Amino acid sequence: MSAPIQATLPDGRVIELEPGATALDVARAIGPGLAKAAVAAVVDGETVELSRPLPSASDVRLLTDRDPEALAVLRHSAAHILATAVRQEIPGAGIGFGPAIDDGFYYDFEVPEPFTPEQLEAFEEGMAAVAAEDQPFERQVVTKAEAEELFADDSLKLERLAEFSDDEVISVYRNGPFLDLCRGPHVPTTASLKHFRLLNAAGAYWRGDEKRQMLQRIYGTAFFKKQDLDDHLHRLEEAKKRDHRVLGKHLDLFSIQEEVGPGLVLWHPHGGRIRHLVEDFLKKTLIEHGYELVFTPHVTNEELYRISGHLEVFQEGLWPVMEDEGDRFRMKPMNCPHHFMIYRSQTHSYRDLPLRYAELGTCYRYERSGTLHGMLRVRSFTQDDAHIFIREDQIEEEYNRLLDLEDYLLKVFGYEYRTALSTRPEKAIGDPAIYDAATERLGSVLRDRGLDFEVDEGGGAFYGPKVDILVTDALGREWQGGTFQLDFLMPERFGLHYVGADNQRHNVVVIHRTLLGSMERFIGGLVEHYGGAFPLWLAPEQVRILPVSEPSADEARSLVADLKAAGIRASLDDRDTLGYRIRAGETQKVPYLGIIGEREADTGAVAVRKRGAEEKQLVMDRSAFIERLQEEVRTRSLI
RNA sequence: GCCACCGUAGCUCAGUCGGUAGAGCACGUCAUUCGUAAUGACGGGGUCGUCGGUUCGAGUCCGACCGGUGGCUCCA
Repeated sequence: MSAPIQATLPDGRVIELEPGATALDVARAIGPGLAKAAVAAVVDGETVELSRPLPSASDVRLLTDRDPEALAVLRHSAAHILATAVRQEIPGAGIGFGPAIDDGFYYDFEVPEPFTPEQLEAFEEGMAAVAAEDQPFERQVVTKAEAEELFADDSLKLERLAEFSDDEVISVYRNGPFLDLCRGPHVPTTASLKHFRLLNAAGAYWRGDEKRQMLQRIYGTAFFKKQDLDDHLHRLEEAKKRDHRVLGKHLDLFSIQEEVGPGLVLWHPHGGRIRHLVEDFLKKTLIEHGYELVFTPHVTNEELYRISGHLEVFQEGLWPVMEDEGDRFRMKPMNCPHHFMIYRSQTHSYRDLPLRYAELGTCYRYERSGTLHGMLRVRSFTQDDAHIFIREDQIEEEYNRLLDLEDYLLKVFGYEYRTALSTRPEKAIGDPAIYDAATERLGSVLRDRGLDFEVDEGGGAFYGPKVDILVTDALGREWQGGTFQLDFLMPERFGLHYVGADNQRHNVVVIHRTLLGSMERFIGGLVEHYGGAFPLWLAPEQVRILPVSEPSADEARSLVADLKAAGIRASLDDRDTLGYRIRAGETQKVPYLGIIGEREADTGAVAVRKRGAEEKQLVMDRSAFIERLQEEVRTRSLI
């Protein structure tokens, strides 16, 4: 008999067990409650199922339904259970991959006919039946040859198997009738799956390659607790209500019409008002931060994009050529070459740098039709763009300025955010060593600021590394915010120099940066972030005054005039009944409704209803009301 | 671009078995002058996405195209 094995718990306790003991035995040794609650374990940093025998000495942490890692295990098992159910309905269904993802799981199937909603319901019932059977998940390690035999009828699995080397550990998992090539781990039995929902089906290329066959993917989600599933489904409902396309129509902010063209946005007066307010605020802020505002044309000789390299790399994304007497023109896909040409129009001293050229530049990209999405993905958009020309020794300071500015802007709009650093992609051009050194310098800036950033390997632009800002909205969803891209390459291609203290020409370094992204995407995002209830400073209509009846109409009109004179966007609603108008004001999310009846008319007061406020109504002096509004606008209050 | 689904009044949607188009909201007119989330009556409004086919007859069945939605792919 060999020596006992030792398991070290997170609190440092060491538990001794018989050889061959499993993580489940560790749980049992701690207590029957834990043995029941445990769904998986982390052994020496690797997540494994409870039934896996432990090595002779290891660190063991047991996972219960409270651990996020356990949720991923459950969802992965849910994918297998889905495949089990699908195979019962459609025995010949080919199986692709079925991983856990952020909010749930999916499984890809190769079937002759796409799935119908009725089939999804049948699969859901099938999954419940599989769960009820309490089938254990059994892991088995096999050789490549054995695996090839087991999956002889599964061409997709065979293709995946072919990529394994002969000495790699290949594991398969079985539950009831279903066998899958799988790294694991899984929950102990199918009975762990209690609260789940299949959400939708969609096509997905095999291995994400558009040249390969299209599989049918089923998305679903699963939770340990019913409450969590309900909350998740409720969040999905909430997101639907906040959809900027729905609210954009309801609040009459913008439209996209077939007659105009796909991905081309018409800004209606109220949407346009919001955009003007954002742009005015942004431009004022940029000027305060040392930017120069420039303008450049929407159409340009494509030669500029040949020099920049975009013509080659993003050919597919450009609108077609307009010919003019042998010259070829394009709608501009980005603003950088223009800003470069402005820089190049004169000689610059090292003392002039940094130079910051900013433009709300309208660009045109021929996005593939299937990718268009409301205002968030369009074919014509206005970029909050700037190109900052610096010396190489100014990189750190300028990145710190950018991070400060972005922090300020995002707080004004009420966004949380996190930071990411993107490194060299395969399609990068230029010297890899320079690219990597620059990446390291950006990493240092982030570390020195104490930012907890993540690294997006290979996510950089073809000309340089970048720092990305990922904003989190009111529903906890992430959006692309700012991006600050470092570029040594294009300045060289465009011959951008400065004259140094040594009276020699030096290559300038460029930062391509956007703080808010495009106006379309940013404001579309704002609509969802605020759920259409814009803070006062951004609200297209800030105050609506409602006279109770005819005798108080004159008083109401004079208040509207006073509000307008004070710079407040106010209007009068003297249509139908008071109840009708209050309802209209609320559903149109007007921040303040001011009601004037004979009581208020006599005393120079106004009865104020603030959107969403606890106290339904506050009677106040009209001048106090105006001052309060002005203060709220001045501070850009988010409440 | 690819797979699936969808397209009926300004908006949200109903429309059975193929028989000639409907509701609510919005809008207009009239009445009502109202005190905190929908006053009532009446009225106007449609080439049923477009084109073609099947049929005595197409919103309905078939095909192509356009657009949208969910994904995949892409994202300077």
